[in-house]
Amino acid sequence: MKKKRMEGRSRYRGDGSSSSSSSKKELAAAATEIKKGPWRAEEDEVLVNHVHEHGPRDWSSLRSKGLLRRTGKSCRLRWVNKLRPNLKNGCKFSADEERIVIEMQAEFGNKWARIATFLPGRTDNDVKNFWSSRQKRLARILRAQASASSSPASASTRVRRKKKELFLPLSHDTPLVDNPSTCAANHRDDSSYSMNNDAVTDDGNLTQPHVFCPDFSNLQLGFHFGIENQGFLPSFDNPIFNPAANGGQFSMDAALFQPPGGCLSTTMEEKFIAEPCIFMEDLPNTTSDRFEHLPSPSRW
DNA sequence: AAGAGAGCCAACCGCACCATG
DNA sequence: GCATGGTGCGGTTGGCTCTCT
Repeated sequence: MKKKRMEGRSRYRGDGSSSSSSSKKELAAAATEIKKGPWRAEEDEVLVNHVHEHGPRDWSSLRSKGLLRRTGKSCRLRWVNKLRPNLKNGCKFSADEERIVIEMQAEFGNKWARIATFLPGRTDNDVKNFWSSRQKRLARILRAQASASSSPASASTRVRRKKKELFLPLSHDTPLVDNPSTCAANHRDDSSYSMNNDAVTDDGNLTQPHVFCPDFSNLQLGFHFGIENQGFLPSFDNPIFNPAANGGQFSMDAALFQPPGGCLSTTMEEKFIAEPCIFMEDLPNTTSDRFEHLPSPSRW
């Protein structure tokens, strides 16, 4: 794959070793050389003008007319992903948007263009990038989780993990279900999950498609929020906790997550680590060894 | 302050499909 | 029917930024 890519690049660049001594040829090559990399404002302007005059089509004519040294594909991509009106550029996915992506991905698979039609202002690239990041994050969690189960982190290591972190305990046998609807349905009728422990390949990648849905039913579960999070109860709007966050189908007994009094103070975070609260004491001794950390929600 | 690790995102690629001549 | 060019899509890469240690 990589080799193919490199071959393609050298082809486009026209930097083959055929040592043409003709300066004419070189000039011609330079004139037709395809430009790559980041777009400049001037190029954007040319592209926008083209669309205003001709509409979003005839991308190749930009190059054939000598207006831009970009391929038609590149021009189209630039327009669709960055220059098109009403795009939500530089704006993080809202909880609603995340929920839609997760639901649609479960329904349609990796049909990013189709999914993007449900998200005004979002492009297929946006959706794809969002999903990719999410998959990587989940794969990392599961990988860390797997290695932790074989060689538990030292207590000192765990204590060091505190600022702006969140702990999501999962055991290697934590069931994962394939889609949110399954997850929600299973919880509704209290039936058992189908096990899906081959969700992670040997190299730590997630197999497709897997929506991450831990089994909350056995309650070997705890959450640790940083001070910044203003509260202790997990937000199930967030797909990290509940990828099936689909309109509250996933009911939780909030009381189960109420920490003892001390844990709710502003120094909850420190106390949580220094003095395990009752909630934690109720858990098996090995539970803390099964905790893995996630990035702070501010980075989601 | 510096390095490492993770996340984000723009842009590239190959492939598939479609329209046109 | 076939060749060719244009377009759309999904997968992947690499650089930048941020956060943490």
